Amino acid sequence: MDRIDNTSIETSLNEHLATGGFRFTPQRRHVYAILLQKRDHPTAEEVFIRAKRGMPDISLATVYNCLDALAKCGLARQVTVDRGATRFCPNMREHGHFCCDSCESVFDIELPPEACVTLPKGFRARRYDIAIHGHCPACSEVPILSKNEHRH
Amino acid sequence: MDRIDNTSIETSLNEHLATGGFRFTPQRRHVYAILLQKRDHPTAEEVFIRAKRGMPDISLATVYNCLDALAKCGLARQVTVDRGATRFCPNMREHGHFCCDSCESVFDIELPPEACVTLPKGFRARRYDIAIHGHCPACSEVPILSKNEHRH
DNA sequence: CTAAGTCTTTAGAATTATTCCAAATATTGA
DNA sequence: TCAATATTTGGAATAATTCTAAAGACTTAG
Repeated sequence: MDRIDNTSIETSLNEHLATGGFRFTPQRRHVYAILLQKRDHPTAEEVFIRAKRGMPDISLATVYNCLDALAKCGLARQVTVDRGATRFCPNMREHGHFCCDSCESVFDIELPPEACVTLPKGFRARRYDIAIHGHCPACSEVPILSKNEHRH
Repeated sequence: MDRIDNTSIETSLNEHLATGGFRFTPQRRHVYAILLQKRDHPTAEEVFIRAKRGMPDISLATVYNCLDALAKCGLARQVTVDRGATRFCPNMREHGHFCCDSCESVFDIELPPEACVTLPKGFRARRYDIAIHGHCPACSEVPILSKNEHRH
């Protein structure tokens, strides 16, 4: 299941890692494949659980290391939702996130091409971090759903 | 120093607490006064340090409790910046935050009256959480400044 | 090809921010 | 004032993450 598009994805991974001064390792390839496989913004813990299926001896520390390397070399974004565990997202296009208060799912949200916030004089923006909290379509219909019981 | 406008602020505090089902206590008044005093988005730890100056026996658990009560009754907002400790902000108008990557200061940023993000069908927004990362005016001029060495 | 140097993995310890706990205390309403 | 309930307090517990040190893997100069 790691070999959907072995050529281009793996080449890109290799190049990004190298550019960031990181080495290519089976663990990093595996963790990256897991992020691409199901784009549901998993936490490090969730990535760890999925990673162990195909690589039973991988450690949580390594998963943190791999996710950190992927973030530093521009292949994944860290998504922070309030106090919760950091989530990871391989979508590198400029986008925001919608966080459902009910089922706690996170969705990518398209942003308008130009940021519509005008900063006061002197401020220089580098990164926009936009999170919208509310109810997702499924939870808007039937609002009662226990925590962690995702509908998607 | 807690008595700039004893009448209206204290009445408002009392009403908000009561509406949320919370009691009025000296600790809550003190913590709220500290938030209003210096609107620099302090963390709970920082509020604790400041609180101890006028109330030496206050505990950190109480500071957490007070900040939580203030947030729940609509007198303060929790501001989450990446992985760092939660910060607190008594500005209840709709606004975003600018986080300086260099000196780590947080600034309130006015937002346009209407959110310019259009959500896909079915999503219902309740709260917008907008953080912009970059360099503040002071740090844009002389970009090298060690962590935690605030210029403000 | 081989040793040195460097990066990575691993398991577990340490850290940070926060929440929970139970007993003592304070506040509120009758 | 009394009873009911909420709050404060210090310390223990928790969650997420980072650090550490030893073992293993690449890379490269010789």
